[in-house]
Amino acid sequence: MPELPEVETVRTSLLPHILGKRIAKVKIRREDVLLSEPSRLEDRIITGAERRGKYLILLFDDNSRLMLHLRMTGRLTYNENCPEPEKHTHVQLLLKPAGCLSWTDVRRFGRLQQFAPGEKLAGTAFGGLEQLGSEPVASEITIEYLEAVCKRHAKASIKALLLNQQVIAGLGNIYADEILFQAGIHPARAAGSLKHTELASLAEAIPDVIARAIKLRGTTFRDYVDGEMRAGGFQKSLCVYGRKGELCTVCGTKIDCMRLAGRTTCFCPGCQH
DNA sequence: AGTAGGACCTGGTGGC
DNA sequence: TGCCACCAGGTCCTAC
Repeated sequence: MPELPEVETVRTSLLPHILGKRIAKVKIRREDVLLSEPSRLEDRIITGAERRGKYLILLFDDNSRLMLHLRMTGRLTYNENCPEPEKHTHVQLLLKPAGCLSWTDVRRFGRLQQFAPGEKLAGTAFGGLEQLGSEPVASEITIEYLEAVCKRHAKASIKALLLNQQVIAGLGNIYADEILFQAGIHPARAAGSLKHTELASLAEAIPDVIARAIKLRGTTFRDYVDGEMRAGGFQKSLCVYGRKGELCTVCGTKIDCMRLAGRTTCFCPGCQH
């Protein structure tokens, strides 16, 4: 499941392969994943790749932008030669002088959309983009910021708050669980009930978990690979996610799971209160 | 306004 | 062996 560390890894792994290259041809196999006119991409030169939350943004020479969201099973991968499309490859961008970007997505939740220079980054798949919350870095996730958002969403569970992209951009189910474990906070706690010391733990855990995950090039639990088809490494560092019934590495208690905010939520009953 | 839950989508898995 | 129900989850939409 691509969350911020995975999207960031895709970005950095693709950049050296695609920077300065021209899109020679756009091959569409499923039209519903590309929300803008394919012909507008042709002849554009890729001048950069940025990330905001879980969104990947390719920049072009005419100042237009291609927004991509991998959702659950989306992949953007680079090949030196243009490979035969896989079963779920929906879009391919043939590059000049060489190479090919392939968009592959089994569940077809992911979307791509090109925005004209200066055009608002809004639309059916990207409506929430301009309302995204803070990036999970230490400079933005302060105790004061968390205090304010927990007050505004006092009744929501802290797990639901972490998954809210308008509060913190880029966290998903895996990292929300890992962050709450590291902070020692039970996922079902109401956000408004957190004490100052707990908010301090959270403010420390959020940037720390994300930074460690980026360093290990993300988490490959099922499908995820980066732009060069490489798996991530953070799955070896997971403490609670996907470890139901296993023993906590800190206290030895059995890891438990519950349904929260519509998501499977794993936690250690011994460490998280 | 804030919160919760369903819809979207397909492949893998487990039960019978 | 085959069939089917169920689960995975990011985001949008709707209802309360």
